[in-house]
Amino acid sequence: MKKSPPKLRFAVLAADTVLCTIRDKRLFVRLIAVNRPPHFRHAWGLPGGLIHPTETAEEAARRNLSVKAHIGASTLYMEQLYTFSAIDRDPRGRVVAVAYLALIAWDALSPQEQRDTPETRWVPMDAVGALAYDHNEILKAARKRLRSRAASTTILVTIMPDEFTLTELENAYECIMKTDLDKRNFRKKILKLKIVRALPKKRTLGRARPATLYRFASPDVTEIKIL
Amino acid sequence: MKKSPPKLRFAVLAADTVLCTIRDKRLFVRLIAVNRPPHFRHAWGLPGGLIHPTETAEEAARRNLSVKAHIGASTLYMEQLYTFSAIDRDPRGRVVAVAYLALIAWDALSPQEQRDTPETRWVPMDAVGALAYDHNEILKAARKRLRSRAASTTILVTIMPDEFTLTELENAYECIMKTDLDKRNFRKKILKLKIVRALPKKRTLGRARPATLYRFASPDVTEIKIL
DNA sequence: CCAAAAGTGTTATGACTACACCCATGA
DNA sequence: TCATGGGTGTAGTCATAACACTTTTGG
Repeated sequence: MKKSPPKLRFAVLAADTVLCTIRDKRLFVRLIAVNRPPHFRHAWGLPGGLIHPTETAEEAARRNLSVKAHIGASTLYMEQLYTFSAIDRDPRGRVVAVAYLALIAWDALSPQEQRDTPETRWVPMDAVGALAYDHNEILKAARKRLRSRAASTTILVTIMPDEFTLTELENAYECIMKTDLDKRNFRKKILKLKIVRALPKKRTLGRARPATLYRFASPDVTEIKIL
Repeated sequence: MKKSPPKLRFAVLAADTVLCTIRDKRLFVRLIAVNRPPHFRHAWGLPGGLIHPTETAEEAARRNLSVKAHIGASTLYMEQLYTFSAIDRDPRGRVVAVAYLALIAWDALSPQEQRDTPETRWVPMDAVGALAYDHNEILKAARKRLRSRAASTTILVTIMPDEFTLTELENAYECIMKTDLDKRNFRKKILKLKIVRALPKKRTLGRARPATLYRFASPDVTEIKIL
């Protein structure tokens, strides 16, 4: 994951990213293969890498996401999560990591970005096993942050497709919050808050009644109590 | 503030702390003198300094608070705030700062810690002028975090004295949230939440009716919707 | 007896929860 | 015509906000 850090008098800085998307009513994270004997063989971990002196932590996170995880999408939402500085978090040396939470809509990804390769995979959140370094801890912090943001901001703009049905939106909340929501109450609340606008179209899916499509009223993430 | 960073291939890591307390119905921050010509002369800034390879970011924050701001209290509450990595945030070189929010009760401080010196001062939050580096930005993030924590956790345990009156608690919320609260509604809510316990004592202050003293039910900071 | 701060209750409004059936469509 | 998912309303409960006067003490 990180290039072998030179033996310096100070800690080396890295940026690691938890990139999530939603597909088929499930949350997925992007993982990359980590193969760094003797500590990690055939392991998986979060995409990340060293921060160059000429870039900010977020720029480094984006660059490494592109280089290591092959995700170059520029519409990626990123927010800083936490800085992990435990002394032994990287067995190869003193590496402090600034962790980011990143979100993107599945269909804002290119076919290449959607694809799994031997080096990169989209893994369902609750199927993630033991990761390299302290990445399980980072992942846990990311899930918590995502839940709290979903409850109190319009952060789902960044992970929903451009147009969606209210059922899809409800499913997104449900898989992020890990709760069941009442369909009627959910719709009432979302519509009352006026965070989405109905479009003059419907989408038919299989042999069922067509669903009204909606779009977020604003593309910005704003603070508003939702759940 | 930070020792002159050697010219390294990578950024140097520092920890800066926004230490707050409440005194006389007002929020105060601890500042230290910054005198580093040619960039900063007779300026003030947040206490902070480099992170040693053998310590975590939080340990470095505590150590620098003790060394630079003469605050050695071990009961200090600390929570990581944000990592500031703008390339030019320190005019002397590439320094990335992990910022912390720290809280302590005014009367948990020793007389030395309460005192101002030519090098260190307690400054009322809204009387803070232009600080060195990007420290105004850090301060702003700290105020915002403090407000949000006060509204949704029992974080005031860490800044209230051991025993206090409900009026004092209300004043603490008011100066943190920058709002006026209704006395009756505030008391009802706080008592219903059972986050404080009345003590079998009262405190008389001047020629007025004595006030019941309270203590937090738990010394831990827990999540609970308060305001 | 006066000044100062402590303490206390009610009402109206809005939010939240729980809950079950009909609708529109394609197969 | 049936299977599938879309869509809707009400009633009970609880939290919130607005609001003013009495109590206890020391000076």
